Amino acid sequence: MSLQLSVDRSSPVPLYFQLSQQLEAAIECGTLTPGSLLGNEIDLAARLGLSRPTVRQAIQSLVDKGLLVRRRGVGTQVVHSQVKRPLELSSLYDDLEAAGQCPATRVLGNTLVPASAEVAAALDVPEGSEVHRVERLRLAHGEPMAYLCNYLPTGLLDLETERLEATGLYRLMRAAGITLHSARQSVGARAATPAEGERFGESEGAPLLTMQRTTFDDTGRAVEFGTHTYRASRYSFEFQLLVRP
Amino acid sequence: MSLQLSVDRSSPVPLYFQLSQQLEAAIECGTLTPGSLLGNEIDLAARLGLSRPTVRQAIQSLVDKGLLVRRRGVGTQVVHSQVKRPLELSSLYDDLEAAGQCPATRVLGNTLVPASAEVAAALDVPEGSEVHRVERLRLAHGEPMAYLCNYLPTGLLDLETERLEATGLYRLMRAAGITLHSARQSVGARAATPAEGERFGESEGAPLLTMQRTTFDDTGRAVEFGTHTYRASRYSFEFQLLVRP
DNA sequence: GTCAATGGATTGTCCGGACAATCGGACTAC
DNA sequence: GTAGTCCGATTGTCCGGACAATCCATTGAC
Repeated sequence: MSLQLSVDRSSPVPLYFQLSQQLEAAIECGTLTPGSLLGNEIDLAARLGLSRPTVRQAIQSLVDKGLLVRRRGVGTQVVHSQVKRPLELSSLYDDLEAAGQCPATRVLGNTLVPASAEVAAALDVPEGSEVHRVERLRLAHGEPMAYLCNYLPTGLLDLETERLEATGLYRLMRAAGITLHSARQSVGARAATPAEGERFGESEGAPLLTMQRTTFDDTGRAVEFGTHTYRASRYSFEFQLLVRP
Repeated sequence: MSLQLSVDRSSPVPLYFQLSQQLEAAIECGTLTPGSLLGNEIDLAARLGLSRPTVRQAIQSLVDKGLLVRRRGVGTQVVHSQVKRPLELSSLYDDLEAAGQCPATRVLGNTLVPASAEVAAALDVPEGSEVHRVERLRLAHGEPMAYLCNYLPTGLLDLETERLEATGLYRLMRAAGITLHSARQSVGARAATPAEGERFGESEGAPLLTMQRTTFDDTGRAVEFGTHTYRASRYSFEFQLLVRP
Protein backbone atom coordinates (compact mmCIF):
# COMPACT_ATOMS: atom_id res chain seq x y z
CA MET A 1 0.00 0.00 0.00
CA SER A 2 3.03 2.27 0.12
CA LEU A 3 2.27 5.03 -2.29
CA GLN A 4 4.62 6.34 -4.92
CA LEU A 5 6.90 8.90 -3.39
CA SER A 6 10.10 10.27 -4.80
CA VAL A 7 12.13 13.43 -4.74
CA ASP A 8 14.25 15.12 -7.35
CA ARG A 9 17.47 16.34 -5.84
CA SER A 10 18.41 18.32 -8.92
CA SER A 11 15.26 20.41 -8.69
CA PRO A 12 15.50 23.85 -7.13
CA VAL A 13 12.29 23.29 -5.20
CA PRO A 14 13.05 22.27 -1.62
CA LEU A 15 12.91 18.56 -0.83
CA TYR A 16 10.52 18.97 2.06
CA PHE A 17 8.20 20.91 -0.20
CA GLN A 18 8.30 18.27 -2.93
CA LEU A 19 7.37 15.69 -0.34
CA SER A 20 4.58 17.72 1.22
CA GLN A 21 3.08 18.40 -2.18
CA GLN A 22 3.06 14.72 -3.06
CA LEU A 23 1.49 13.84 0.24
CA GLU A 24 -1.12 16.55 -0.14
CA ALA A 25 -1.96 15.33 -3.62
CA ALA A 26 -2.28 11.77 -2.33
CA ILE A 27 -4.67 12.94 0.37
CA GLU A 28 -6.62 15.07 -2.04
CA CYS A 29 -7.15 12.32 -4.58
CA GLY A 30 -7.97 9.70 -1.99
CA THR A 31 -4.88 7.54 -2.24
CA LEU A 32 -4.31 8.27 1.41
CA THR A 33 -7.66 7.66 3.04
CA PRO A 34 -8.84 9.54 6.15
CA GLY A 35 -7.72 7.87 9.34
CA SER A 36 -4.95 5.88 7.71
CA LEU A 37 -1.48 5.89 9.23
CA LEU A 38 1.36 7.47 7.33
CA GLY A 39 4.11 5.09 8.42
CA ASN A 40 6.76 6.20 10.82
CA GLU A 41 9.08 9.04 10.02
CA ILE A 42 12.30 7.05 10.24
CA ASP A 43 11.31 4.49 7.63
CA LEU A 44 9.83 7.14 5.42
CA ALA A 45 13.07 9.08 5.53
CA ALA A 46 15.09 5.95 4.79
CA ARG A 47 12.89 4.96 1.88
CA LEU A 48 13.21 8.38 0.28
CA GLY A 49 16.87 8.81 1.07
CA LEU A 50 16.09 11.88 3.16
CA SER A 51 16.90 12.80 6.73
CA ARG A 52 14.25 12.70 9.39
CA PRO A 53 14.19 16.49 9.96
CA THR A 54 13.38 16.99 6.29
CA VAL A 55 10.54 14.49 6.41
CA ARG A 56 9.30 16.07 9.62
CA GLN A 57 9.29 19.49 8.01
CA ALA A 58 7.15 18.18 5.17
CA ILE A 59 4.74 16.50 7.55
CA GLN A 60 4.62 19.53 9.82
CA SER A 61 3.53 21.79 7.00
CA LEU A 62 0.58 19.51 6.35
CA VAL A 63 -0.24 19.35 10.04
CA ASP A 64 -0.34 23.14 10.04
CA LYS A 65 -2.72 23.01 7.11
CA GLY A 66 -4.95 20.69 9.08
CA LEU A 67 -4.53 17.72 6.76
CA LEU A 68 -2.62 15.47 9.16
CA VAL A 69 -2.63 14.77 12.89
CA ARG A 70 0.39 13.56 14.83
CA ARG A 71 -0.04 11.31 17.84
CA ARG A 72 2.97 10.52 19.91
CA GLY A 73 3.42 6.81 20.32
CA VAL A 74 0.88 6.11 17.60
CA GLY A 75 1.85 7.73 14.36
CA THR A 76 0.65 10.32 11.89
CA GLN A 77 -2.88 10.04 10.54
CA VAL A 78 -4.85 11.66 7.78
CA VAL A 79 -7.68 13.70 9.29
CA HIS A 80 -11.26 12.55 8.88
CA SER A 81 -11.67 15.54 6.71
CA GLN A 82 -14.36 17.56 5.03
CA VAL A 83 -12.05 20.33 6.19
CA LYS A 84 -9.80 20.08 3.18
CA ARG A 85 -9.92 23.65 1.96
CA PRO A 86 -7.56 26.14 3.49
CA LEU A 87 -9.11 29.31 4.73
CA GLU A 88 -8.76 32.16 2.33
CA LEU A 89 -8.99 35.87 2.71
CA SER A 90 -12.13 35.95 0.63
CA SER A 91 -12.38 38.26 -2.29
CA LEU A 92 -15.90 39.00 -3.36
CA TYR A 93 -14.85 39.16 -6.99
CA ASP A 94 -13.13 35.78 -6.88
CA ASP A 95 -16.01 34.27 -4.94
CA LEU A 96 -18.51 35.35 -7.54
CA GLU A 97 -16.32 34.31 -10.42
CA ALA A 98 -15.74 30.88 -8.91
CA ALA A 99 -19.50 30.51 -8.52
CA GLY A 100 -20.00 31.36 -12.17
CA GLN A 101 -21.85 34.54 -11.33
CA CYS A 102 -20.27 36.75 -14.01
CA PRO A 103 -19.10 39.53 -11.69
CA ALA A 104 -18.86 43.09 -12.92
CA THR A 105 -17.86 46.33 -11.30
CA ARG A 106 -19.13 49.86 -11.74
CA VAL A 107 -16.75 52.41 -10.31
CA LEU A 108 -18.77 55.19 -8.70
CA GLY A 109 -15.83 57.18 -7.45
CA ASN A 110 -12.03 57.04 -7.44
CA THR A 111 -10.51 60.07 -5.79
CA LEU A 112 -8.09 61.33 -3.18
CA VAL A 113 -9.68 62.51 0.04
CA PRO A 114 -8.40 63.58 3.47
CA ALA A 115 -8.55 60.70 5.95
CA SER A 116 -11.34 60.86 8.48
CA ALA A 117 -10.59 59.91 12.06
CA GLU A 118 -11.91 56.39 11.52
CA VAL A 119 -9.95 55.83 8.31
CA ALA A 120 -6.82 57.33 9.78
CA ALA A 121 -6.99 55.02 12.77
CA ALA A 122 -7.54 51.96 10.61
CA LEU A 123 -4.73 52.71 8.17
CA ASP A 124 -2.41 54.13 10.82
CA VAL A 125 -1.86 57.42 8.98
CA PRO A 126 -2.24 61.00 10.26
CA GLU A 127 -5.80 62.28 10.35
CA GLY A 128 -6.46 64.55 7.42
CA SER A 129 -3.65 63.14 5.26
CA GLU A 130 -4.58 62.14 1.74
CA VAL A 131 -5.79 58.61 1.03
CA HIS A 132 -7.38 56.93 -1.95
CA ARG A 133 -11.09 56.38 -1.80
CA VAL A 134 -12.68 53.90 -4.17
CA GLU A 135 -16.43 53.49 -4.35
CA ARG A 136 -17.76 50.59 -6.35
CA LEU A 137 -20.96 48.78 -7.11
CA ARG A 138 -20.47 45.06 -7.57
CA LEU A 139 -22.89 43.32 -9.94
CA ALA A 140 -23.60 39.67 -10.62
CA HIS A 141 -25.48 38.80 -13.79
CA GLY A 142 -26.19 42.49 -14.13
CA GLU A 143 -27.92 42.67 -10.74
CA PRO A 144 -26.43 44.83 -7.98
CA MET A 145 -24.99 42.70 -5.21
CA ALA A 146 -22.93 44.96 -3.03
CA TYR A 147 -21.72 48.48 -2.46
CA LEU A 148 -18.01 48.68 -1.65
CA CYS A 149 -16.20 51.68 -0.25
CA ASN A 150 -12.46 51.23 0.24
CA TYR A 151 -9.66 53.44 1.51
CA LEU A 152 -5.99 52.83 0.67
CA PRO A 153 -2.76 54.57 1.62
CA THR A 154 -1.20 56.57 -1.17
CA GLY A 155 1.91 55.35 -2.90
CA LEU A 156 1.20 51.65 -2.68
CA LEU A 157 -0.26 51.17 -6.10
CA ASP A 158 -1.88 53.19 -8.86
CA LEU A 159 -5.59 52.67 -9.02
CA GLU A 160 -6.84 53.11 -12.55
CA THR A 161 -10.59 53.13 -12.85
CA GLU A 162 -10.24 51.01 -15.94
CA ARG A 163 -8.49 48.22 -14.07
CA LEU A 164 -10.89 48.40 -11.15
CA GLU A 165 -13.73 47.76 -13.57
CA ALA A 166 -12.02 44.66 -14.90
CA THR A 167 -11.05 42.80 -11.75
CA GLY A 168 -11.06 42.82 -7.97
CA LEU A 169 -9.07 45.02 -5.64
CA TYR A 170 -7.15 42.16 -4.08
CA ARG A 171 -5.89 40.97 -7.43
CA LEU A 172 -4.60 44.43 -8.18
CA MET A 173 -2.82 44.56 -4.85
CA ARG A 174 -1.22 41.17 -5.33
CA ALA A 175 -0.19 42.16 -8.84
CA ALA A 176 1.48 45.24 -7.35
CA GLY A 177 3.70 42.98 -5.25
CA ILE A 178 1.79 43.35 -2.01
CA THR A 179 1.56 40.08 -0.14
CA LEU A 180 -1.65 40.05 1.81
CA HIS A 181 -1.38 38.42 5.18
CA SER A 182 -4.38 38.88 7.41
CA ALA A 183 -7.48 40.94 7.95
CA ARG A 184 -9.63 42.02 10.84
CA GLN A 185 -13.28 41.89 9.99
CA SER A 186 -16.47 42.99 11.59
CA VAL A 187 -19.70 41.63 10.14
CA GLY A 188 -23.12 42.88 11.10
CA ALA A 189 -26.55 43.57 9.69
CA ARG A 190 -28.99 46.47 9.52
CA ALA A 191 -32.01 47.66 7.64
CA ALA A 192 -31.59 49.46 4.33
CA THR A 193 -32.08 53.21 4.16
CA PRO A 194 -34.35 54.50 1.41
CA ALA A 195 -31.32 55.43 -0.71
CA GLU A 196 -29.77 52.00 -0.26
CA GLY A 197 -33.05 50.34 -1.06
CA GLU A 198 -33.19 52.18 -4.34
CA ARG A 199 -29.56 51.46 -5.16
CA PHE A 200 -30.08 47.73 -4.71
CA GLY A 201 -33.58 47.54 -6.09
CA GLU A 202 -34.95 46.45 -2.76
CA SER A 203 -37.48 48.07 -0.49
CA GLU A 204 -36.57 50.35 2.39
CA GLY A 205 -35.90 48.33 5.53
CA ALA A 206 -34.69 45.26 3.65
CA PRO A 207 -31.96 43.45 5.60
CA LEU A 208 -28.41 44.29 4.55
CA LEU A 209 -25.21 42.50 5.50
CA THR A 210 -22.44 44.90 6.46
CA MET A 211 -18.72 44.31 6.69
CA GLN A 212 -15.84 46.45 7.79
CA ARG A 213 -12.40 45.13 7.04
CA THR A 214 -8.82 46.21 7.57
CA THR A 215 -6.27 44.21 5.60
CA PHE A 216 -2.61 43.88 6.55
CA ASP A 217 0.38 42.82 4.49
CA ASP A 218 3.10 40.51 5.71
CA THR A 219 4.97 43.30 7.47
CA GLY A 220 1.90 44.18 9.50
CA ARG A 221 1.12 47.44 7.73
CA ALA A 222 -2.51 48.22 7.04
CA VAL A 223 -2.93 48.32 3.27
CA GLU A 224 -6.69 48.66 2.93
CA PHE A 225 -9.75 49.63 4.92
CA GLY A 226 -13.21 49.06 3.57
CA THR A 227 -16.86 49.35 4.43
CA HIS A 228 -19.05 47.03 2.42
CA THR A 229 -22.81 46.57 2.19
CA TYR A 230 -24.36 43.44 0.71
CA ARG A 231 -27.89 42.47 -0.21
CA ALA A 232 -28.62 39.81 2.36
CA SER A 233 -31.08 38.15 0.01
CA ARG A 234 -28.29 37.53 -2.48
CA TYR A 235 -25.14 36.98 -0.51
CA SER A 236 -23.71 35.43 2.64
CA PHE A 237 -20.17 35.00 3.88
CA GLU A 238 -18.53 31.59 3.82
CA PHE A 239 -15.27 31.23 5.65
CA GLN A 240 -13.24 29.00 7.85
CA LEU A 241 -11.69 29.77 11.21
CA LEU A 242 -8.72 27.99 12.72
CA VAL A 243 -7.85 27.66 16.36
CA ARG A 244 -4.30 28.18 17.47
CA PRO A 245 -3.92 26.48 20.83
CA MET B 1 19.88 47.09 23.70
CA SER B 2 19.81 43.30 23.87
CA LEU B 3 16.81 42.38 25.95
CA GLN B 4 16.80 39.98 28.86
CA LEU B 5 16.52 36.43 27.56
CA SER B 6 17.25 33.25 29.38
CA VAL B 7 16.14 29.65 29.41
CA ASP B 8 15.77 27.16 32.21
CA ARG B 9 17.14 23.79 31.16
CA SER B 10 15.73 22.03 34.20
CA SER B 11 12.20 23.03 33.31
CA PRO B 12 10.02 20.49 31.53
CA VAL B 13 8.72 23.14 29.14
CA PRO B 14 10.57 22.95 25.83
CA LEU B 15 13.40 25.39 25.31
CA TYR B 16 12.07 26.72 22.02
CA PHE B 17 8.77 27.39 23.73
CA GLN B 18 10.37 29.24 26.62
CA LEU B 19 12.16 31.43 24.12
CA SER B 20 9.11 32.09 21.97
CA GLN B 21 7.09 33.05 25.03
CA GLN B 22 9.72 35.52 26.16
CA LEU B 23 9.93 37.04 22.71
CA GLU B 24 6.18 37.27 22.46
CA ALA B 25 6.00 38.97 25.84
CA ALA B 26 8.70 41.42 24.80
CA ILE B 27 6.75 42.26 21.66
CA GLU B 28 3.50 42.54 23.56
CA CYS B 29 4.84 44.92 26.18
CA GLY B 30 6.73 47.05 23.69
CA THR B 31 10.27 46.11 24.63
CA LEU B 32 10.68 44.95 21.07
CA THR B 33 9.29 47.76 18.95
CA PRO B 34 7.63 47.20 15.56
CA GLY B 35 10.12 47.21 12.73
CA SER B 36 13.13 46.51 14.92
CA LEU B 37 15.55 43.76 14.00
CA LEU B 38 15.83 40.73 16.19
CA GLY B 39 19.53 40.10 15.77
CA ASN B 40 20.78 37.19 13.78
CA GLU B 41 19.96 33.64 14.73
CA ILE B 42 23.53 32.48 15.19
CA ASP B 43 24.45 35.09 17.77
CA LEU B 44 21.13 34.68 19.51
CA ALA B 45 21.74 30.96 19.79
CA ALA B 46 25.26 31.50 21.09
CA ARG B 47 24.13 34.04 23.67
CA LEU B 48 21.49 31.71 25.03
CA GLY B 49 23.60 28.59 24.84
CA LEU B 50 21.14 27.02 22.42
CA SER B 51 21.54 25.55 18.99
CA ARG B 52 20.39 27.39 15.94
CA PRO B 53 17.57 24.94 15.09
CA THR B 54 16.08 25.52 18.52
CA VAL B 55 16.19 29.28 18.10
CA ARG B 56 14.73 28.94 14.63
CA GLN B 57 11.87 26.85 15.96
CA ALA B 58 11.04 29.56 18.48
CA ILE B 59 11.17 32.29 15.86
CA GLN B 60 9.19 30.24 13.36
CA SER B 61 6.33 29.81 15.79
CA LEU B 62 6.08 33.58 16.13
CA VAL B 63 6.29 34.02 12.38
CA ASP B 64 3.35 31.63 12.08
CA LYS B 65 1.47 33.74 14.58
CA GLY B 66 2.13 36.79 12.47
CA LEU B 67 4.27 38.58 15.04
CA LEU B 68 7.57 38.42 13.15
CA VAL B 69 8.69 38.59 9.53
CA ARG B 70 11.83 36.94 8.22
CA ARG B 71 13.75 38.49 5.35
CA ARG B 72 16.60 36.57 3.87
CA GLY B 73 19.78 38.59 3.85
CA VAL B 74 18.24 41.19 6.14
CA GLY B 75 17.11 39.65 9.37
CA THR B 76 13.97 39.06 11.39
CA GLN B 77 11.75 42.03 12.16
CA VAL B 78 8.82 42.67 14.44
CA VAL B 79 5.73 43.40 12.34
CA HIS B 80 4.28 46.89 12.28
CA SER B 81 1.48 45.47 14.22
CA GLN B 82 -2.03 46.29 15.29
CA VAL B 83 -2.48 42.66 14.30
CA LYS B 84 -1.25 41.33 17.60
CA ARG B 85 -4.21 39.19 18.58
CA PRO B 86 -4.34 35.68 17.26
CA LEU B 87 -7.53 34.68 15.58
CA GLU B 88 -9.78 32.70 17.81
CA LEU B 89 -12.68 30.45 17.17
CA SER B 90 -15.04 32.89 18.79
CA SER B 91 -17.36 31.77 21.51
CA LEU B 92 -20.33 34.03 22.02
CA TYR B 93 -20.28 33.37 25.74
CA ASP B 94 -16.61 34.26 26.10
CA ASP B 95 -17.03 37.30 23.87
CA LEU B 96 -19.81 38.65 26.02
CA GLU B 97 -18.02 37.87 29.24
CA ALA B 98 -14.84 39.57 28.04
CA ALA B 99 -16.91 42.63 27.17
CA GLY B 100 -18.39 42.67 30.68
CA GLN B 101 -21.85 41.94 29.35
CA CYS B 102 -22.88 39.48 32.08
CA PRO B 103 -23.91 36.65 29.78
CA ALA B 104 -26.62 34.23 30.82
CA THR B 105 -28.20 31.26 29.13
CA ARG B 106 -31.76 29.95 29.17
CA VAL B 107 -31.96 26.39 27.92
CA LEU B 108 -35.12 26.01 25.87
CA GLY B 109 -34.59 22.39 24.92
CA ASN B 110 -32.04 19.63 25.43
CA THR B 111 -33.13 16.39 23.83
CA LEU B 112 -32.19 13.57 21.51
CA VAL B 113 -33.66 13.80 18.04
CA PRO B 114 -33.16 11.91 14.76
CA ALA B 115 -30.75 13.72 12.47
CA SER B 116 -32.29 15.56 9.57
CA ALA B 117 -30.59 15.38 6.19
CA GLU B 118 -28.86 18.71 6.76
CA VAL B 119 -27.63 17.80 10.24
CA ALA B 120 -26.55 14.33 9.14
CA ALA B 121 -24.50 15.79 6.30
CA ALA B 122 -22.84 18.34 8.55
CA LEU B 123 -21.94 15.89 11.31
CA ASP B 124 -21.17 13.04 8.93
CA VAL B 125 -23.57 10.60 10.63
CA PRO B 126 -26.34 8.47 9.09
CA GLU B 127 -29.56 10.33 8.41
CA GLY B 128 -32.12 9.53 11.08
CA SER B 129 -29.56 8.47 13.70
CA GLU B 130 -29.87 10.07 17.10
CA VAL B 131 -28.08 13.32 17.85
CA HIS B 132 -28.22 15.80 20.68
CA ARG B 133 -30.18 18.97 20.05
CA VAL B 134 -29.64 21.93 22.33
CA GLU B 135 -31.76 25.05 22.01
CA ARG B 136 -30.69 28.06 24.00
CA LEU B 137 -31.45 31.72 24.40
CA ARG B 138 -28.39 33.82 25.18
CA LEU B 139 -28.95 36.92 27.28
CA ALA B 140 -26.75 39.88 28.08
CA HIS B 141 -27.70 42.08 31.01
CA GLY B 142 -31.01 40.24 31.02
CA GLU B 143 -31.79 41.21 27.42
CA PRO B 144 -32.10 38.50 24.77
CA MET B 145 -29.17 38.63 22.35
CA ALA B 146 -29.26 35.43 20.34
CA TYR B 147 -31.08 32.19 19.72
CA LEU B 148 -28.76 29.22 19.43
CA CYS B 149 -29.67 25.78 18.10
CA ASN B 150 -26.87 23.22 18.16
CA TYR B 151 -26.58 19.58 17.16
CA LEU B 152 -23.87 17.27 18.54
CA PRO B 153 -23.00 13.63 17.94
CA THR B 154 -23.90 11.31 20.80
CA GLY B 155 -21.23 9.87 23.03
CA LEU B 156 -18.86 12.82 22.92
CA LEU B 157 -19.89 14.45 26.15
CA ASP B 158 -22.85 14.53 28.50
CA LEU B 159 -24.84 17.70 28.20
CA GLU B 160 -26.45 18.58 31.47
CA THR B 161 -28.90 21.42 31.25
CA GLU B 162 -27.52 22.75 34.49
CA ARG B 163 -24.03 23.12 33.05
CA LEU B 164 -25.31 24.62 29.84
CA GLU B 165 -26.97 27.35 31.87
CA ALA B 166 -23.71 28.16 33.63
CA THR B 167 -21.26 28.42 30.76
CA GLY B 168 -20.74 28.17 27.01
CA LEU B 169 -20.82 25.08 24.85
CA TYR B 170 -17.22 25.40 23.75
CA ARG B 171 -15.98 25.44 27.31
CA LEU B 172 -17.88 22.25 28.04
CA MET B 173 -16.37 20.60 24.98
CA ARG B 174 -12.86 21.63 25.90
CA ALA B 175 -13.43 20.44 29.43
CA ALA B 176 -14.48 17.07 28.02
CA GLY B 177 -11.08 16.72 26.39
CA ILE B 178 -12.14 17.72 22.89
CA THR B 179 -9.54 19.90 21.22
CA LEU B 180 -11.31 22.22 18.82
CA HIS B 181 -9.42 22.85 15.64
CA SER B 182 -11.39 24.68 12.98
CA ALA B 183 -14.85 25.65 11.89
CA ARG B 184 -16.65 26.38 8.67
CA GLN B 185 -19.00 29.27 9.01
CA SER B 186 -21.65 30.89 6.92
CA VAL B 187 -22.88 34.31 7.98
CA GLY B 188 -25.90 36.03 6.49
CA ALA B 189 -28.81 38.27 7.36
CA ARG B 190 -32.56 38.23 7.00
CA ALA B 191 -35.68 39.85 8.36
CA ALA B 192 -37.21 38.56 11.58
CA THR B 193 -40.38 36.51 11.42
CA PRO B 194 -43.19 37.55 13.75
CA ALA B 195 -42.25 34.80 16.22
CA GLU B 196 -38.60 35.84 16.20
CA GLY B 197 -39.54 39.45 16.66
CA GLU B 198 -41.49 38.56 19.76
CA ARG B 199 -38.71 36.34 21.11
CA PHE B 200 -36.17 39.15 20.82
CA GLY B 201 -38.45 42.00 21.73
CA GLU B 202 -38.08 43.54 18.29
CA SER B 203 -40.59 44.24 15.61
CA GLU B 204 -41.33 41.89 12.74
CA GLY B 205 -38.96 42.50 9.86
CA ALA B 206 -36.13 43.71 12.07
CA PRO B 207 -32.72 42.68 10.65
CA LEU B 208 -31.23 39.53 12.12
CA LEU B 209 -27.71 38.22 11.74
CA THR B 210 -27.62 34.49 11.04
CA MET B 211 -24.76 32.05 11.35
CA GLN B 212 -24.38 28.39 10.54
CA ARG B 213 -21.29 26.71 11.83
CA THR B 214 -19.74 23.26 11.75
CA THR B 215 -16.87 22.77 14.17
CA PHE B 216 -14.15 20.14 13.78
CA ASP B 217 -11.73 18.71 16.31
CA ASP B 218 -8.08 18.06 15.63
CA THR B 219 -8.77 14.71 13.99
CA GLY B 220 -11.10 16.33 11.49
CA ARG B 221 -14.31 14.93 12.92
CA ALA B 222 -17.32 17.21 13.03
CA VAL B 223 -18.18 17.71 16.70
CA GLU B 224 -20.88 20.36 16.49
CA PHE B 225 -23.28 21.90 14.00
CA GLY B 226 -25.25 24.96 14.90
CA THR B 227 -27.68 27.50 13.53
CA HIS B 228 -27.62 30.79 15.36
CA THR B 229 -29.70 33.96 15.10
CA TYR B 230 -28.53 37.27 16.54
CA ARG B 231 -30.18 40.62 17.01
CA ALA B 232 -28.30 42.77 14.53
CA SER B 233 -28.92 45.85 16.64
CA ARG B 234 -27.02 44.32 19.52
CA TYR B 235 -24.31 42.15 18.04
CA SER B 236 -21.80 41.87 15.24
CA PHE B 237 -19.03 39.39 14.51
CA GLU B 238 -15.43 40.36 15.04
CA PHE B 239 -12.82 38.00 13.69
CA GLN B 240 -9.54 37.77 11.92
CA LEU B 241 -8.66 35.91 8.77
CA LEU B 242 -5.23 34.72 7.79
CA VAL B 243 -3.91 34.05 4.33
CA ARG B 244 -1.85 30.95 3.69
CA PRO B 245 0.10 31.55 0.54
C1' DG C 1 -11.97 -11.08 35.91
C1' DT C 2 -9.74 -6.88 36.95
C1' DC C 3 -6.09 -4.03 37.60
C1' DA C 4 -1.29 -2.69 37.50
C1' DA C 5 3.45 -3.11 35.64
C1' DT C 6 6.33 -3.76 31.56
C1' DG C 7 8.09 -2.97 26.99
C1' DG C 8 8.00 -1.74 22.09
C1' DA C 9 6.80 1.79 18.84
C1' DT C 10 6.46 6.47 17.52
C1' DT C 11 6.74 11.26 17.82
C1' DG C 12 8.91 15.40 20.47
C1' DT C 13 12.95 17.90 21.51
C1' DC C 14 17.67 19.20 20.85
C1' DC C 15 22.34 19.32 19.13
C1' DG C 16 26.22 20.84 15.79
C1' DG C 17 27.45 21.47 11.43
C1' DA C 18 27.46 22.42 6.21
C1' DC C 19 26.29 24.75 2.10
C1' DA C 20 22.94 27.47 -0.87
C1' DA C 21 19.98 31.49 -1.88
C1' DT C 22 19.01 36.06 -1.34
C1' DC C 23 19.34 40.87 0.16
C1' DG C 24 21.53 45.31 0.54
C1' DG C 25 25.23 48.21 0.53
C1' DA C 26 29.81 49.47 -1.12
C1' DC C 27 32.74 49.74 -4.68
C1' DT C 28 34.09 50.27 -9.46
C1' DA C 29 33.73 51.40 -14.32
C1' DC C 30 31.87 54.24 -17.63
C1' DG D 1 26.18 60.81 -11.95
C1' DT D 2 24.67 56.39 -13.19
C1' DA D 3 24.73 51.72 -13.80
C1' DG D 4 26.65 47.34 -13.05
C1' DT D 5 29.43 44.21 -10.08
C1' DC D 6 31.15 42.28 -6.04
C1' DC D 7 30.90 40.90 -1.23
C1' DG D 8 29.43 40.38 3.48
C1' DA D 9 25.41 39.36 6.23
C1' DT D 10 21.47 36.68 7.11
C1' DT D 11 18.08 33.35 6.53
C1' DG D 12 16.79 28.80 3.96
C1' DT D 13 17.62 24.05 3.43
C1' DC D 14 19.52 19.69 4.77
C1' DC D 15 22.08 16.19 7.22
C1' DG D 16 22.82 12.49 11.03
C1' DG D 17 22.44 11.50 15.48
C1' DA D 18 20.88 11.26 20.51
C1' DC D 19 17.68 10.94 24.19
C1' DA D 20 13.03 11.96 26.34
C1' DA D 21 7.98 11.63 26.53
C1' DT D 22 4.00 9.35 25.41
C1' DC D 23 0.75 5.87 23.71
C1' DC D 24 -0.80 1.16 23.22
C1' DA D 25 -0.85 -3.61 23.83
C1' DT D 26 0.78 -7.30 26.17
C1' DT D 27 1.96 -9.55 30.20
C1' DG D 28 1.71 -10.51 34.89
C1' DA D 29 -0.22 -10.31 39.66
C1' DC D 30 -4.04 -10.50 42.69
